[in-house]
Amino acid sequence: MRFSKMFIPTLREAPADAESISHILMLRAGYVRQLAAGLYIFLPLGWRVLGRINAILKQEMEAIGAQEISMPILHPAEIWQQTGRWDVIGDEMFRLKDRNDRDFCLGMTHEEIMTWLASREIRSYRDLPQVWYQIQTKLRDEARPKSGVLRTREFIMKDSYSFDATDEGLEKNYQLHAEAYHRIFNRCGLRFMQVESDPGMMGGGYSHEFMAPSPAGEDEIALCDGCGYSANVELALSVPSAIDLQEWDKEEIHTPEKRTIKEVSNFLKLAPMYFIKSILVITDQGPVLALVRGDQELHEKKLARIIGSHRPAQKIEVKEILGVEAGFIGPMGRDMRIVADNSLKEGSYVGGANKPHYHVKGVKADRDFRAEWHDIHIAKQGDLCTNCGKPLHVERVIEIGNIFKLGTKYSGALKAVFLDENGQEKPIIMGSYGIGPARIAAAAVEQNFDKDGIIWPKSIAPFDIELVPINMNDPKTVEVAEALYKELTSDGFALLLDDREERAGVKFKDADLIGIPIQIIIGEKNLKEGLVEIKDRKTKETVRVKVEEVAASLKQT
RNA sequence: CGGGGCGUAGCGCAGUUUGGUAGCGCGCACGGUUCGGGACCGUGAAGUCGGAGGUUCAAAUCCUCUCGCCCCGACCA
Repeated sequence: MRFSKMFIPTLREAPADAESISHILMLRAGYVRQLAAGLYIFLPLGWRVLGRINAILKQEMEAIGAQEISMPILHPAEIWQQTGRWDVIGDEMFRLKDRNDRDFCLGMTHEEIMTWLASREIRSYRDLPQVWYQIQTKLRDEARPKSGVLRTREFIMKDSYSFDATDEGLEKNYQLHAEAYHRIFNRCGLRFMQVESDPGMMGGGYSHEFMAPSPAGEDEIALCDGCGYSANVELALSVPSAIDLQEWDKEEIHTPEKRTIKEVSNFLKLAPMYFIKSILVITDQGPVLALVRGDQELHEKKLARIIGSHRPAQKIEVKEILGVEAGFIGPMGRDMRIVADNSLKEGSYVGGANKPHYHVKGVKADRDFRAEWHDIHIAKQGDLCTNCGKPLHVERVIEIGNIFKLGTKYSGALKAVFLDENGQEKPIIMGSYGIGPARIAAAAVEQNFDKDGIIWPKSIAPFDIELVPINMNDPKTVEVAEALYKELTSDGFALLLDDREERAGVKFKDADLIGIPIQIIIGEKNLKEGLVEIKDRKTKETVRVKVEEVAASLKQT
């Protein structure tokens, strides 16, 4: 392609409403434009990148036997009502009516529709397994679109769905997908890891996420260097750092106006880890008291898995229910449901005395209160691995893919059943597997850039090579540029030829910004010796090569 | 949905406090000089000051309402 004929609107300055690296660079380098919050236009360069990513996705999906199909984006409500998600999901689903007042929604994902298809067409175990996938637009009315192309309201997703007769079949397809995902992300040049995750709204039992480390990410994962344990902090288990267990005699202490752990800790000159943090939450079945160690944070999702959905109690409610104001509440002598973090089992602690301006030192589990014991704290840097006891570290990541074992959640609801060898009717066992191509692109930029611009991994760059003839008025320069363009194109490289009548500085700046991995610079002085420069975008290293040897030297790398 | 910030030319911004009828840089068009890291000189085009209403002789500026965008949080494959 010729630069002069291609629409590549580069920007010298970053638009004010871009914050994250990938957002700024993709805007500045002319890859995308924003239409509205969370809605992006992919310009020619951006679309080429997505095209290359999608080509890799297709190859690897086909390689594990997945078959590409295409599903509608507009879905009738009934199918979503049958699985219950029409009601469960809420504001995140775009809903609309047709001219006959029938309810529809825009697809946020395609479990329902894929399962509907299976329910109509699959009859026998002989029809199984099937793996269907598509690269299709999804729509979600995100509460807060952000970070450019990383979190949008409309986005393309590669989503595949496996249909099996047996759990072993599902396990196999799950593993095949995990392996394919490793190949895909490796080929896309990303640093990533696979972690255990929370299935969330997908339901079902078991899932993993693929995470690309980046400060721009929205998720955090806990990693163990010792045994390789890795999980989203949403469910990561951990052993809080050990403390010298205390066995204090029980003693009431006057703590005037000292309400928070921090205040009491400073007042008593005692580290926060020797305190019990008592948090009152409200569930449909009534109030529950949650206890964590003073240096920990309560993990609401972990708690929700034990007691169901809940919300924090308001200050007034604390007073009404517990009879004492927040800040001095404790578990002692409470006749209510108490869920406590495992770390409080041993030793004695300081907790609220259940009377204003007093705390109690020497509160001891089982003697002074009874609780259900669980891991309900947020795993944090420095906590220890529950497997091997080595320290965990916490890293910020971009979610680039996920795999779910759905089981029969959708097939059951939509009556997607088959007859097994014995003529018995059974629900199909399903899995679903997603990858966001735009997130791969954004993660690649977040992981590979410098002050001058993007540095694309070779596999997903919009072009393999950019030719930079410096002086378009020099006939020899143009001649060599055209010849190289022809030769390298026929060698199978994708070339961008910067044939604009621009000054050298402008071309260099744009080339670095756009981030094509190899630049070939064609200048008059070098040409006199029959040489051109091959420059590596990442290292900025330049080698001078004879014009005739350019093709050969590129094939080596 | 809660908190904060911002809407003035294609982009980045000043002007708003103290009302007087809109400006700078980049970009764009034309002419000239330049030509290996975003050149220089000259000329020029381009703005319902996000929108609506109000106050006033007069509103980008003051008041009310409204829309949009960004950030933090809540939420979330």
